[in-house]
Order: sequence, then C-alpha cells, then structure tokens
Amino acid sequence: MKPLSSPILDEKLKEHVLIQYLSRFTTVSEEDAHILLENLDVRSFKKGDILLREGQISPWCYFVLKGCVRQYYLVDGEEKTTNFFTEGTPINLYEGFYKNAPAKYYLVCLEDSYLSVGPPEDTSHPLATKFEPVCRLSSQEESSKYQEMLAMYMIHSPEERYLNLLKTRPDLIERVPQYYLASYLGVTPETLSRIRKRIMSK
Amino acid sequence: MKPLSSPILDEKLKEHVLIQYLSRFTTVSEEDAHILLENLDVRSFKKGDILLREGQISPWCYFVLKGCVRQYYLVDGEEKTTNFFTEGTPINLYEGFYKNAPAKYYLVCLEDSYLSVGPPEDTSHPLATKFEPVCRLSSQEESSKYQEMLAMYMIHSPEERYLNLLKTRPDLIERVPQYYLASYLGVTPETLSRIRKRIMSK
DNA sequence: TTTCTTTCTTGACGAAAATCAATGAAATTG
DNA sequence: CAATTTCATTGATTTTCGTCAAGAAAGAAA
Repeated sequence: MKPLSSPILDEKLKEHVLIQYLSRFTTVSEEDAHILLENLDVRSFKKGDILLREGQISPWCYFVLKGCVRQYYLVDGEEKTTNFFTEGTPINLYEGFYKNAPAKYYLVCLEDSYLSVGPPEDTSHPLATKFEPVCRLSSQEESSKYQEMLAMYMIHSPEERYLNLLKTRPDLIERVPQYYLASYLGVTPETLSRIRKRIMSK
Repeated sequence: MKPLSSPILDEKLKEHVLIQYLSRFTTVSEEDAHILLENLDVRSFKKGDILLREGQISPWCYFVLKGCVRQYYLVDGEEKTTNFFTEGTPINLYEGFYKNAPAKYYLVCLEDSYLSVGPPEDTSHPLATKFEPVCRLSSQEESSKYQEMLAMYMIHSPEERYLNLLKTRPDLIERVPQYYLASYLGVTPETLSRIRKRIMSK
C-alpha cells in the first residue's frame, strides 16, 4: 500500500465539496456536517501518486475534494485511459471491498489532489444509519450515470465524443494532456489532433 | 403508458430468479421471501411490447424474471442498441423516478417476458427498511458493473468485443438477432458478419 | 538563458470499417 | 404450400483511423 501523506484540516474545502455533494441526496444539518467533517480523513496527494495498481486488493474508497485522478488499464504495455475523476466525484472500488478481488486497473493522480479516504461502509460511524439511504441514492445515480456514459460512447463517433466532452466537461480539455484525452476518446493522439483541426476550420 | 397484461402467479419462477438475486446481498428467510412474493407485481409481456419510449417519464422499475429487454437510442432515425437485459437483471429508470426527466431511449421486449414491475422505493412496504441496504449493495454492484463495461468497450476493438461477448454472455449470441448484436458491438451488420467469418477460419 | 524532454502536429501509407449494391437464406404470412 | 418479408452474407469502393516517421511547439531543468 502506498504511503499516505499527512491529513489536512481545511474545513472550508471539505464543506464546499463533500457537504454540497451529500446535500443533493438529503438535508445535512449544521450538526451533521460538523460530525461528518470531524470524522473525515482528508489527505493530500502529489501529481503522479499511485492510489491503486493492477492486482492490488484495495480496501479504500475515495472522494475527490480537489484535483484529478486518472483511471487506466494496461494492455500490451499500453496505458488505456478510461476515466477522469474530478472535484465532487466518488471513487468506489467495489471489487476490492466487496468481492475481495484484485483490481484490473490503475488509479493515478494527474494533479496535486485532496482526497477524502475511507472504507465505504463504516457501520460504527455515528451517522451510518442516517446516511445509508444517501449511499443508496448516490450509488443509483452513479449507476445511471455510467449506463448513460456507456450508451453515449457506443452511439457516437470519436469526433462526436470530443464535441460532447467540450460541452459536458470543458474543464478536462484544459487540464488534461491531449494524449490522455485521445486514449479516453478511443483514438490515437494523431487522430485527436486531426479531429481538433477539422473542428477549428468550421 | 402501455397497457399491462394481467398479473402472473407462478411462485416457483419468482423464487428462482428474484429471491436468488436478493440472496447475493442478504440472507432471505422463508418468511421474508413469502412476504416479498405476496407483494410482488409480476406481469407478462409479449415480444415487441414497448416498456418505455423516448420522451416518456416512467415511474416504473423492472426486474427481469424471464425473457429479454432491449434498450436502444434513436439517432437520425436509426436504432442504436445499447443494452440487453436478461434473466436476473434489474432495470432502473433513475432519470424518470428521481429526476422526473424524460427518457432518452426506448425499452422493448425482444422475447415474450415475465417482468416484476414496481416503483423503486415503496417506503410503506413491510420490508422496506430491511431491504434498504440490499438496494444499496445492488446499486453499487450495478454501478461497478457498468463502469467496467464502459472500460471494456473503450479498450477493445469490435472483434475483441465480439469474442468477449462469446465468453461473458454466450446466450445473447443465440437468442438475439445478429443485426442487433452488431449495433450493440458498435459496428454495421456487414462488419459483424465479416468478423464472424474471420474468427471461424482460425 | 540554453538545453533537454515531453507533447503536439503534419505527412505518407496501410489496415479496418462504412457504405452501396446484389444475392442467398431463413422466417413469416396468406 | 408458395409468396413475401426479413435477415445474413459477399463483393467493390470510399472513408476513417492507425501506424510510422519527422518536425514544431511547449515545458521543465540545468
């Protein structure tokens, strides 16, 4: 397991991102928020830090408070980027925690990041029962989101996928190196470069 | 809304599929199973029956007891098949129920099917509280499943995706017309035909 | 700054898939 | 059953993308 850096105590940051996220599924009282933040383990990671390697069985779950985490599979020695987790996104390692199965992919910090780290299910937690439905709602939303992402990927051409990314996640195009985006869109860097050129001249 | 046919009372069928599914997430007592099946609304559908049309706001959730439901998007007048739901699979219409948003896709029965139909969240249900964690676990599994499906789709070529389908869901290749499979794999029917030919001669 | 490395762009060529068109096979219907 | 429709295959051609290779641009480090 990777060494984790020292915990962080920037309450404002946590409040803005995590509490705001939970508020989408329930009403979070001042008091609840306080208890939550007290018990939260927030840690800072450096660009390039590896959260998870292929083959590892990780007991951790993450929530991105700040920064960006890239997911990739290693096939024939080549990195295939499949996801970017940014601010306000949960990273659930279902296989590791529930099925005790080794991960098939890597998780790496693309930027210096603040992540909240913890086991997905802490029944001893003072708010565990209250937040059970919140976890369900969050999971349902995640499930629905990924179903739609899959469908959108299946339906569209690489050029359409790039235009889609421009609309839905314009920040990614700014902060992520283009050859990672290319992989994420399912094309080579050369092709993405040409797609961009094609679009510009319109 | 489509007219639903009359309810079914084949207890054995229900037990085999739904209770078995729930047992993956909790221990279901004889008594629980009985209460569940009593309250279950199972309905029969004919091949071609439409469960959901683009633009509809559906309050229903489904669980496939028997048969197959195809999901597709309509783009430029063309059907793009994005999923096949078969025995033991939940069909959650998150957008419709939680976000009150119109569906972007269609759901059609590919075969005569038995589906359990119901709202996803019936708090008055006698087992609602007990099954809250089950719903969460199920959603988490679904979420993880679709994340992996998306990654696998992104990573592999059409030929690899077909070989993958042969391994993971060989039943689909038997029961689903090839031009639907082609769409699902992201290629034209002609290309799938050639992929199969290529594979045969090895 | 200069150098070195990394990332992006461009061109030439080959491979794979889409498209168009025709034919054959299989299923459905009267 | 034949007639019709639907679906699968095959061939010829075009389009798109991948691969290889060479530079250009942009950052990072000395």
